[in-house]
Amino acid sequence: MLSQRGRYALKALTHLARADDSTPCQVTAIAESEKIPRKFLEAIMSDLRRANLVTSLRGKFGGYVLARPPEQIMFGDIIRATDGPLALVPCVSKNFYRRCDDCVSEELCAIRQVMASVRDEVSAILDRTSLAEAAAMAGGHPVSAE
Amino acid sequence: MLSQRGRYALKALTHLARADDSTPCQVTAIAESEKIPRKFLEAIMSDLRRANLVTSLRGKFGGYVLARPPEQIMFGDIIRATDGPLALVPCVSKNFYRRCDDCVSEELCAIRQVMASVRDEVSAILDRTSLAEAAAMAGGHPVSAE
DNA sequence: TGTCATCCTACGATTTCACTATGATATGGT
DNA sequence: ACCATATCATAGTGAAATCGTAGGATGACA
Repeated sequence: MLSQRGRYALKALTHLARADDSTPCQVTAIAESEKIPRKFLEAIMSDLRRANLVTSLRGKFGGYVLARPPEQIMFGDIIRATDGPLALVPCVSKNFYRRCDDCVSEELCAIRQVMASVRDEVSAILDRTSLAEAAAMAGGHPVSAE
Repeated sequence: MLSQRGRYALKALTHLARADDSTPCQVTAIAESEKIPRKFLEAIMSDLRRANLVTSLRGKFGGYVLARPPEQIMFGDIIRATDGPLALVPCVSKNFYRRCDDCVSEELCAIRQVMASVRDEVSAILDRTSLAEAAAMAGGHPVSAE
């Protein structure tokens, strides 16, 4: 399961993807609109900036903008930045590989082989689905009476 | 990521699937062979029994046996018993469904739609891969000098 | 200079994780 | 009956992660 942090990050970033990118979005606005605790979201946005998914503008009229066009920001990138590996076991992770310290032979491990195919399928979706597609999905908030 | 508990459970159960099912396997033997802390494995096996994945025999010469033929025990069953939902968000879980309390519309949620397809792919693998297949995979321990 | 945004450090409460300890209970052999 | 040896049940422990909150420093703009 994703952490709350990860879910909030996805919501905030799809919010940014839907927003007009000429002016930055402010944390307070995103927090209210997406029902995310403001201070918590502040910390999350800082993480996303450090992961180069958004850029920030400080000072009055500051806020956040996507670091790249939404077509180039994948769900996989976001989840890795907030929750770490997509893989179910570290020894099949491409980005966070770590050997299982109790595993005799990686090549022969039956569990590993199954988990590797799971990882491939998950990555096939999450690394090919961008914020642009999510933004286009008519989701977000049903704009009241419009 | 799976918990250590979940990884140990998978290892222990593939061990059982490979073993001769006429006599039960004892926790101590599994623990040594699979490099799992004995007391911890004891607790895990109790969980697996409560989840009806294994049956136990008490007393001397007791131990554990698979509750069903290995063809009928799926990776998905095991992971759900130890780690909970396969899904990345609770609102797309089939077995552990829970509404996202901050979600306006489930049907329109873009994130949910993506996560639902991930869940389907993961389940397609883990709920169709049985212990029998894992046991057949020539993994386990390379039997020394044979 | 004042306002209002991000940024940063630190803290706290709660929960989960990975085990461990202790003893009860069941079974079979002698 | 007794002992060895297995599972079973409950509880506890130390470390880490999770989900936030508090308070203030820093930067940008009018």
